[in-house]
Amino acid sequence: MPRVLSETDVADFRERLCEAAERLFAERGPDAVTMRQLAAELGVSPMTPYRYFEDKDDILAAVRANGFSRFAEALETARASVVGARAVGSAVGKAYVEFALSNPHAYKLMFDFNQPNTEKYPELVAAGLRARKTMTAHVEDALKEGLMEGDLQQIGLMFWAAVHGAVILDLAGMLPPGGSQQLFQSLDAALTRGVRPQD
Amino acid sequence: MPRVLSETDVADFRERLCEAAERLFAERGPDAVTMRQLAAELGVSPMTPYRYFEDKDDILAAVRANGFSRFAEALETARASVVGARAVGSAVGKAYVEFALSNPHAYKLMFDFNQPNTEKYPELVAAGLRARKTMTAHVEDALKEGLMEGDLQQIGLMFWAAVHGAVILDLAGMLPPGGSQQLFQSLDAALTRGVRPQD
DNA sequence: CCCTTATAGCTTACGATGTAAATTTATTTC
DNA sequence: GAAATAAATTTACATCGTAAGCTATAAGGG
Repeated sequence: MPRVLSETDVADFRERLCEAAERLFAERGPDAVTMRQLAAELGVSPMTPYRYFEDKDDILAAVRANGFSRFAEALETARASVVGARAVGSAVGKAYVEFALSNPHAYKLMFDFNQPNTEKYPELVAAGLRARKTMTAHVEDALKEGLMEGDLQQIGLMFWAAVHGAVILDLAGMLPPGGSQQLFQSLDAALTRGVRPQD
Repeated sequence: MPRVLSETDVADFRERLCEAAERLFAERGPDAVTMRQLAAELGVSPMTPYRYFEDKDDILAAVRANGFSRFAEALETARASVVGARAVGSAVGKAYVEFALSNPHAYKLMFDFNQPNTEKYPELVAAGLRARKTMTAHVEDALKEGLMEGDLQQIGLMFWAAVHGAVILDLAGMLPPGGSQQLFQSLDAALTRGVRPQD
């Protein structure tokens, strides 16, 4: 027990704990994510995490923020992998769905609306905004390229709502498994046609 | 304590308990919905509900099924209020959003993907299907009227994903409050244009 | 070098929750 | 009325998040 925790010590512990939480979420479901289990995973007593986090909600907020960061990275990678607003839109949407389907627990936690006062966790808000920005940046390009017509924010929200809706139906088991990939393709095609400049 | 509970006694108790649960959800949030609180609302001891429900999940499933029924009714009313596939689509979508915004707790519970094995509760599944059917029935009409072109199921899912996505963004506080109404209008217009027969 | 002091971590303890098990109460049947 | 039985209550327990107090270590001052 070193007398003082350096900042990297703190950051280290927080990171290890978040990893443990993500592991428990993924492998044993949300109910397995208890303070006692988390502590056990780190080989530490149940109260120790309280030195590094305010409370359990604080831990979950950190996990969610982590999720949004990885999410944003996945989207940014997709965005950089192709050229042309149309292709970027499809690629980002595809990456979106892929992330959600291969990290269902993370995705569910990230967008769980039963989670408390998001406003209390600025890191979480920032990570969310970063993901959102990438997700809709291509709309701006599409508008510039004359592929779309209308309000930037509104069109961005339309695409976001569409992917998110498709993914959620999938995760809720209301589609043939993995069907959100195809559903998104249909939505993307229809929306893109729907917001084309009048002809 | 009559020796034997008639079926209407049972149905009655179940209904009163569901009402209490909905009230608690709406007025004091999900955390207030505990077995002890529910029992107190009915003026009964904490274990009594177990004579009428398997466990708490069973109660929540009943509340969700109730929600879907009221939801389906709202949609069916909207569907019957206008004529023409296009108008029906808009009206049903509008009713959808209105229901979600004026019953946010019910809506959140109904579509909460952290809720357990939906398959165990056939009533719930049936109520959900009824809502879904109304929601997408107008697509069939639109196809017949030649307003749309494509796969019935797929187009139905597209509209469903779109409304649901819009509503969820709203309930999660990611839109100007009530913005899902306008967002849905944009989505509806764009999707309708997007699935029009080629011209 | 030892003693004080601050602190990271641990132990214990409490109130709340869902619910199993035992117990009481009230009605029906003989 | 007495016995039987089903409804309801009471009691009890494991588990949860976490408050409070305690222990043991490392840093700093004489």
